[in-house]
Amino acid sequence: MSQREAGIDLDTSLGYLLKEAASALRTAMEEVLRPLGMNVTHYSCLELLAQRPGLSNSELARGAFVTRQSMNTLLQALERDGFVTRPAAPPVGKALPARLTPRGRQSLEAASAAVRSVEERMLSGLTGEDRSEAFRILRSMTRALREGPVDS
Amino acid sequence: MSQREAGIDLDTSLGYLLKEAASALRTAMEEVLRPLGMNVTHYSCLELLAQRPGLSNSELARGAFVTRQSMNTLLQALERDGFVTRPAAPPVGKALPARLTPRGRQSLEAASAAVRSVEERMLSGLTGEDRSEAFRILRSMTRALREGPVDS
DNA sequence: CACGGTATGTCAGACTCCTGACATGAGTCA
DNA sequence: TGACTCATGTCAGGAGTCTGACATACCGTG
Repeated sequence: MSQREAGIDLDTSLGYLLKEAASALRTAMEEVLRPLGMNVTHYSCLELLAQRPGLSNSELARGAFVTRQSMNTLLQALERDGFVTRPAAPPVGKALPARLTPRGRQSLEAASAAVRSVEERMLSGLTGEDRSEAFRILRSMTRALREGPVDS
Repeated sequence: MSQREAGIDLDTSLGYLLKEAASALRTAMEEVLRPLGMNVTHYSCLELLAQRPGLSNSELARGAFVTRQSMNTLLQALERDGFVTRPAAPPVGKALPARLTPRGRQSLEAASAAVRSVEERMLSGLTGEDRSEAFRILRSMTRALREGPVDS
């Protein structure tokens, strides 16, 4: 019965399609990151730090869509392995600004190229206008979901 | 420094936006499903069974984007709690067709309404044309990601 | 018929991530 | 100054999911 799994009515649900696309993207990313010894959260953390040096643990967690606890565990491993550095004492408050080491930057380079190729493949069937539309629509969806969590 | 977390260059990446939207959707869904004692996988399983009675464990796993081991664990709990039923022996092959019990159908009803309201909120800022575009674009993305996992 | 390839259900172990909780530091306001 | 609120880092425990493995059942080709 596995020959014809199509036809599920859920295929008309944009929520389901969104989840499906995100799942496919995650799978494709993990596929190219695995040979480099990384997973998606791992890569996301490094990419965030490359573009915004000095982000704190909590900020990285929000950017990678995980909890600060998970990001903290990851950061400790990344620090132990020499990919990122954090000062021993917080310069202000409690936030410890993290930065990439040269090794971290080098490790990111290959991963970033791999991920870019995946993203390019994802967009290969879309025109420039399609991409602009996708940008606008996805941002609208995210904003609408976040702004009205309260039941009215 | 938490006041201004915006401006990350990743905001121009459709891959990141896709992940962001999916994360927001998942969070919103979990938020409305938690009071009902469900999580997203739980709901997905029931919704799939409502629309396609008799799906096997493996088919449900693919539909909910988890492994068949995870779905098997969930199905055993759902069966134990009387939400779904499976025949003691497979009618053909090894696949055990699962079906909702009346209790499962009733439990799904409230959850389905809650999830529909979340999806409606997500789409509230989009026109009918936007939704058609989103449908086409998301399907294109998913297909492109799945068709070419091999490096060329 | 025998065989290999594919798909399924299930068990066991390990891992990731989350929820809950606590203490600390900064800002706000009386 | 002191109390309150918020954000952060971190620890402990648990729920959920995955990887790996095994046995079984169908289907194709030889």
